[in-house]
Amino acid sequence: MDDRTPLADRVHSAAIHLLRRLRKQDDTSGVTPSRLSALSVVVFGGPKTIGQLASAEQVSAPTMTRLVVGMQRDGLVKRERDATDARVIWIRATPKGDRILREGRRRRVAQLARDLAELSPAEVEHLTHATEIIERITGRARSNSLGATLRPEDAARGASRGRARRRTR
Amino acid sequence: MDDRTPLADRVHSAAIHLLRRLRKQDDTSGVTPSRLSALSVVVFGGPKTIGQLASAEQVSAPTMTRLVVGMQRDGLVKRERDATDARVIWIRATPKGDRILREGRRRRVAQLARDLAELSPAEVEHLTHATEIIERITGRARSNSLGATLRPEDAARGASRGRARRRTR
DNA sequence: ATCATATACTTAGCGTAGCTAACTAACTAT
DNA sequence: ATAGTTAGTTAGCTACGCTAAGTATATGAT
Repeated sequence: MDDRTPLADRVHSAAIHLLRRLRKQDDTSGVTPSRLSALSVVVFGGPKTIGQLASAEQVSAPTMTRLVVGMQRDGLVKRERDATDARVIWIRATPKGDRILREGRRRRVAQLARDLAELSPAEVEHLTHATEIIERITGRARSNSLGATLRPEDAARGASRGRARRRTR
Repeated sequence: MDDRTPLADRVHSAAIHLLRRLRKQDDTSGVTPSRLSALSVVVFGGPKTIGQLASAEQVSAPTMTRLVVGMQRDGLVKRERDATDARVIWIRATPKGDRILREGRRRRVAQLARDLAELSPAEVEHLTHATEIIERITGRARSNSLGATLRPEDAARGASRGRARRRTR
């Protein structure tokens, strides 16, 4: 088989630049990417324990404890003790958390939707197929979409809270 | 025009999952994503000043100063004073820095290349076109590919990184 | 030549985010 | 009861992002 490295390189690069572009829509919520990502898990997946969240987000338990503390302080989630096991704590999104997450997601995807609006039907076709290919490769069956989302990876950079971020150029 | 939000959502999600998958190949180098990204700028673009690097990476000057300190400590780059302007400092990749970056990039993209090797010619076609569309949207003209690369964005393990911010005047 | 301003970078200090190690509390099993 | 396991927290370290302020050098006007 022939070498697909050059294509892989372009796909890789395209994915990175695409996400950087979209990420610029995010900063307005005032919630950091890590918190948004964890929040999305409970908004789309329902209440979760700290351990489940840590596992879903692939971070350590102490890290998730701290993320939850921050989200709770900001009123995005609330803790609920389990009825039968006093060790476990359920994290549930508050209406505010739900709203903030959905709005941020809409804002983020809206930019891309605008970009895509300019495409011809044939281009939409190509992009749709390509997306299916990538979904197949990553083993996703049309997941929740944002659920997994905002990991910094691009992680983007971290975060400072509160103040509005400035944009470039 | 019809609403492209559903497609945008899928493309967004696909890009995120794709990068998370690729990122898992990275952890071996021992270099953080932010440093790798900055390193890629000097490896592929030649010597740069701190200011140019900060601008290229969309981080503040102090942040870049610290990233450079870390890379220098690890032997990935070296500082060189400018011949005509004593204020500027040129950052150049060392052979070690060059090697580490290229190896990491190869390793990262190799995973995707293997995935793509299974595709049919028609699928490669679709993916190629889709990639061109994304490149057009993000305003890239087949850039160096990695140059911009490893921005955390998703940041998976390891560290999360940053976001686009502007420098002070 | 002097002085004010601008530029390039560094230092200092703050908040967030990741980790491991070690701790408390509570459940389970013997 | 006692030992072991599990859920979560606390403590301490590194790294990354920022702004504000400081130092050194360059430049332009007087």
